[in-house]
Amino acid sequence: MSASLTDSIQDYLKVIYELTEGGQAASTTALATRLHVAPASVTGMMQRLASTKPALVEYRKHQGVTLTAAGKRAALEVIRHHRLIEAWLAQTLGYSWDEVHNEAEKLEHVISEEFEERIASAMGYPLRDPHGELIPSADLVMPKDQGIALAKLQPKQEACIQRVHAQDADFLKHLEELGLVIGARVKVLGMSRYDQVMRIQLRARKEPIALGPTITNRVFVEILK
Amino acid sequence: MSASLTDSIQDYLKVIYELTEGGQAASTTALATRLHVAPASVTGMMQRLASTKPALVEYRKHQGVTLTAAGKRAALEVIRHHRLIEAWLAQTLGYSWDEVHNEAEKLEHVISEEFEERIASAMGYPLRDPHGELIPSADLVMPKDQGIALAKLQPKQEACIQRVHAQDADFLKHLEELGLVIGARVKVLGMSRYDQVMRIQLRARKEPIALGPTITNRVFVEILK
DNA sequence: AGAATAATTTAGGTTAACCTAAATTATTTT
DNA sequence: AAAATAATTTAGGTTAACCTAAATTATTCT
Repeated sequence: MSASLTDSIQDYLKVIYELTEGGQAASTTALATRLHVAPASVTGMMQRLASTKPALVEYRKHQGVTLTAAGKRAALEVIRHHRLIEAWLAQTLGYSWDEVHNEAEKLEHVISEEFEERIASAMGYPLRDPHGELIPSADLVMPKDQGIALAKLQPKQEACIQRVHAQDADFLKHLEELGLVIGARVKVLGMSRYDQVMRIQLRARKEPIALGPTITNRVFVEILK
Repeated sequence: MSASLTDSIQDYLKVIYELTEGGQAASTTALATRLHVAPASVTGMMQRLASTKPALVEYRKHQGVTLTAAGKRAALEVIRHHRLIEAWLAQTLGYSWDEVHNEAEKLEHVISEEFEERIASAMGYPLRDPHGELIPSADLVMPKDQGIALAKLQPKQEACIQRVHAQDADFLKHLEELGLVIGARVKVLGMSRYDQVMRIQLRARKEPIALGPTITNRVFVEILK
């Protein structure tokens, strides 16, 4: 089947997947930023990935890239590895949610399908990683997430934190200090329409807290009742 | 400290360590064979490793290489990773001794010191991997092995299999079928001096078996009483 | 619309880790 | 000791994945 993609290519595909989740193509600059690489390097790689036996991306100059079916499959394979590893590090070695990302980032490229299956099975085929992100199935289908951004909630609504879309360790540690962890119960007290600052009350806390959009757009919840 | 060595360099150092355990320098050809690389590539790499800030090897044209103190430390770090991972795969994911090597070969280069410490601690700081090979300590000292090659035993001596110096999956599977597993009890019945074929009796088996030097030189035992 | 600014691509270069083929140096055999 | 063989090294080349600087193409602003 596939002639095994390099680590670098896997990283590009993963990032393209993330940037195109909203439907739009991924721009050269956005990719360069996310991959810590010069824009020129991205252009070169895109040209390469667009002209492989089964093309991995669809690329149009100045228009950005999208994944082909083959590219998407490869991306989901890497994402499945990444998230299973994160779950496994947390469950069996006691890693905290802010430590798992960096370790998984390296392991994701080297584990075998055998290893993937063994850890999945050992954990009872988990659906989400420690950040609440969904894990693509073994046949590479990404489940649909019903979660909604905390920022979208209306005053008085109550919800349960289901997922946090972030990987920066400091940011995650900060959320944890605030009590914004997976499963936490929140109630919206109010939202300022101008600066997007939301006031919420956490079940586990006495005092309410105020959150800016950087946080409320990355925390996803399930609305209760 | 060290500017992080490439996977390739780590592989070279590990193989040099193994080839120089007997005291002699490692030859270009021996390295090339073990690393599945052309001899010319080895020469190039040796010249490079001999002329880094702290040199990793001592190299003399046509005379082979040995490790410097820094090179030995780096090699032991990789070997520690490898063996801890093998033990971890066997203990927590049910890998058999013939499956662990290939997986560990890839993982050894990417795990963090944090990961190393966590699995070591989770297993209670094991001394040996699933093949009975000793695991270098956290401060990179290789314990002395008291084991003796099965081939060296005299008739009537009894012993316990302690270590198998091999990594080929088929070979290991074969040993397992014969009953030559870690902990097995053997008694030497006789040895033909000309073809080096040894006849032994395994505790767990009815019939005695005959073993050639390819096997008896790779199986190490502890002599009983 | 033309100018200014931003994004993207092209061109040319680097490094690591390989390779093959030819040249050299050792070792072994007769 | 010369010749044959084996081991090793040198020379020159390739590929992946980067880089910087310059050129080009889009987009935005007045």
